[in-house]
Amino acid sequence: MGEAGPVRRVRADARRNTDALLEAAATVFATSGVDAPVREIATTAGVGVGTVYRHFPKRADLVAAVFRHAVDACADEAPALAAEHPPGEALARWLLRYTDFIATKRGLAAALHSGDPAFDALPAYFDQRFRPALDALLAAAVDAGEARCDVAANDLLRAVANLCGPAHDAGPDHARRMTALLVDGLRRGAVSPA
Amino acid sequence: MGEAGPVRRVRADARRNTDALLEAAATVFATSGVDAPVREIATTAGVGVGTVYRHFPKRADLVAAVFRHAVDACADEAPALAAEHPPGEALARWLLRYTDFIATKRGLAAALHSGDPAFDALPAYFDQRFRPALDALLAAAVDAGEARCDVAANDLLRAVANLCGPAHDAGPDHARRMTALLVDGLRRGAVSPA
DNA sequence: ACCGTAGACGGAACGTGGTTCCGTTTGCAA
DNA sequence: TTGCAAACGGAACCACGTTCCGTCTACGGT
Repeated sequence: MGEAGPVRRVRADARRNTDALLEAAATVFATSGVDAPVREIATTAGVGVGTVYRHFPKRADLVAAVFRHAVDACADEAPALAAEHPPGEALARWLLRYTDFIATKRGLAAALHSGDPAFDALPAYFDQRFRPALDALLAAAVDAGEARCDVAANDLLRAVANLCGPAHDAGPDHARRMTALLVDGLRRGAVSPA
Repeated sequence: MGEAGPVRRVRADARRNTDALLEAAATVFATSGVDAPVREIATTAGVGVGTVYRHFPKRADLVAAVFRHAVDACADEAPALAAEHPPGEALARWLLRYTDFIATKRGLAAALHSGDPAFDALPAYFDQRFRPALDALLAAAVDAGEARCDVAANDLLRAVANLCGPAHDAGPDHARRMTALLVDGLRRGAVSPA
C-alpha cells in the first residue's frame, strides 16, 4: 500500500507556488470572502491563473485545500499545547483556539454545503483530525482530575461549533466568551485522579 | 393608505408575459434547478431577456416571485380542501400537499439563505400565508374531535419541513410516508367534541 | 377607424468570473 | 553544459447576469 517506485521529485518552484497560493488564498478569503475571484488570488500570490489551475484543477479544490490546511494548523496545536501546559489549561486553550477556527471559517463552512463534490471528503477530514486531537486533551485532563469525564469529544466539538453559529450578537469575542463558559463547566465537574 | 388615483392600467401583453415567465421559471427551476440561466427561462417563456429584467429587475426577484407563487398555490388549497372534505380528512390531505411543497422547493429553500436581500421578506411571507391556513384546518379538526388539541400550527409546519430535510433516504415518497405517520399521530389523540 | 405615445419588447453588447490553451521559461539530472 | 519534462503566465474562450437602446404596439383620445 506504500508509494510505488522512486517518486518523481516535485520541482522546487512548484512547491513554492503551491505554498504561496495556499497562503494567498487564505488571506484573500479572509479579506474578500470565499467568493473572491481566482484572478485576485493568483495576483496576490504573484502567479498567473494558469498556475493556479495547474495546482488546483477547480476553484473548489483550492477552497478545499485552504480548509484542510486550516484544520491541520488547528489540530496540530493540540499536542503542542499539551506539551506546554497542564492538562486542564491545555484543554481550555485549545478549545478557544478551535473557537477561533470555527468563527473564522464560517464562510468556508457555508461553502461546504454547496453540493460541490470537491467538498465531499471535508467533513470526514474534519472529524478525523479534530476528534483524536480533542480526545487526547480530554483524556489527559480527565486523568489529571481537571475535567469531568461525562462529555464526549464529538459532542464538545459540535457544541462549540453551534455556540458560534448565529453571528447576530454583540462584540466579536462573543463566541470566545461563550466557549469559555462551556469550558468552565467542563472543568468543574472533575473528579480527583485515582 | 389606499391606492392613489386611477392606477394606470397594465398592458395586456405585459401581464401575459409576467404570467408566462412565472410559469416558465417554475418549470425550468423544477427541471434544471434554481441555478438555471435566465436565458433559458426567457426562451421557455417565449420572451427576450430584456423582458425578463423589465418584470424582475434581478434574477433573485424572479426566484422570489416563483416562491411566493408556490406558497400562494399551496396555501389557497387549504380552504378548498376544507370545503370538500370532513375536517380531519382535509387536514391530512393538506399536510400531504404541504409536504410536496417542501420537497419540491428544497432548492429554493437553500437559495433563501444565500443572503440576497431579495429573499429577506420570504420567511415572513411563508409564515403569514401558511400559519393561518393550517390554523383554520387544525381548529376545525379539533372542534370536530378529529385531531388532538395540543399541537400548534407553527410546530407542525416546522416539524413536517424538518421531516423532509435529509434527502439521503429511500424512495422518493419517503417524505410523504413520514408525514402520513405524523398525521396519524395527530388524529389519534383527539377528544370528542363538546 | 385612425393616431400618437407611453410603455413594452427583443436581443446585441458589456462586465465579471471560471476554465482552457499553448508558446515560453526553467529546475534539475546526466 | 545541455536536454527536456514539467511548470509558468496570461491571453482567449465560454457561460452568466445585467444593461442599453432601437423598434414595435396596446390603447386612450379624437
